[in-house]
Amino acid sequence: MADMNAGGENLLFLTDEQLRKGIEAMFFAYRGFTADPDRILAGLSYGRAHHRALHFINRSQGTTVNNLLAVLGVTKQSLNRVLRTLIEDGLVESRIGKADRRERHLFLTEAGADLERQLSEAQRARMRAAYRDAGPQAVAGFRQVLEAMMDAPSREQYRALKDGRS
Amino acid sequence: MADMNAGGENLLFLTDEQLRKGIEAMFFAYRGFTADPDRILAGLSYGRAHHRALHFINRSQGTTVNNLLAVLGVTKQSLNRVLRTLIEDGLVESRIGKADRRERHLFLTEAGADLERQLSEAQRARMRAAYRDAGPQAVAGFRQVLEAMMDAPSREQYRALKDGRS
DNA sequence: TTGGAATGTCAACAACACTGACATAAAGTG
DNA sequence: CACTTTATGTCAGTGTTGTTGACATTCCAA
Repeated sequence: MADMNAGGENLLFLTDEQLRKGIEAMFFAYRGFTADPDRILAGLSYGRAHHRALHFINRSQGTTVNNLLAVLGVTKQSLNRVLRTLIEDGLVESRIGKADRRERHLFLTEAGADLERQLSEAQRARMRAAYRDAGPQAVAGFRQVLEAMMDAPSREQYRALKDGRS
Repeated sequence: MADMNAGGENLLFLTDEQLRKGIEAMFFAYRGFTADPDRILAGLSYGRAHHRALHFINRSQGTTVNNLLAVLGVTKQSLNRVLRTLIEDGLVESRIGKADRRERHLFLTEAGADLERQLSEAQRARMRAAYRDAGPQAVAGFRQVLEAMMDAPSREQYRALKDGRS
């Protein structure tokens, strides 16, 4: 209360109460963020893990299993279970590497790309509405705070992806 | 490409590529968001669900089970499992309602408040760093976009909480 | 040829969600 | 008072997603 203007800046946005609101906003927003794809997946005997795999394989076609493991941050056993069903169901294709034949390069089949598009579009529709409501300046701030919230390795992966296609 | 300035506004922030970056930012940031409390919980045979319960009970001391169910958005069976362990371990106290004796009002014990503080502070520390890095204007945008991303019922709950203590 | 990296697979387990069914107590309603 | 509804708790079963640990295979590289 004594120095609410230390250093000439208003630091009221750093109070515990403001931080707590931010934490709750993350909780509720993340639930909305996953709700639409979850609804689609529910009928297909797939889950969020399948969605994530499809997303990042689509984003980086031809990526290796190891790359995908690093991005998703799970164990190979956990990823393998998901990947196996996606391959069995003909949504993902696994090709042996040409340079290094130990590596498996992952690609979406047409069916895989279709499902990815469907999930992605559901999620994007909500994001688009939120972005439009909030406006470009708010979106810039949104991205800035999220980026600052990431672990350093995630931030690097995020930035690598960011510039991968633009 | 034809009308990148329809309506006099620059709508480039609504491209699919921008939305995709937002989606990935949410994914990576949420992982960071939960990482610190998860580390603390790992040693205690508690999980994220326990953290959420502690958070919202602390936030609304004396709340009923039904209220908590609505906020958390899980089934009573799922919440009950978590709540039972917290009560058994002496972190949460359940008191029979005075007006309506069917209701159970939930309170944190001292031990419960201690753990909540520890978890909360770990999460707030990261949030605080992110907020400070990004600055107040970015934070305002962050909160605006997150709020727009919520389901309508969540948004109401979020807003109700927001003003509960300030 | 040997070491290690990349991958896959098996088994067991834990956290956390779900559904469905049932029980109890208390409140509200006719 | 009888009946219904509400709030809560509990049991059993199931599914997804994560974890460890162990082991096999393939194959690059020194």
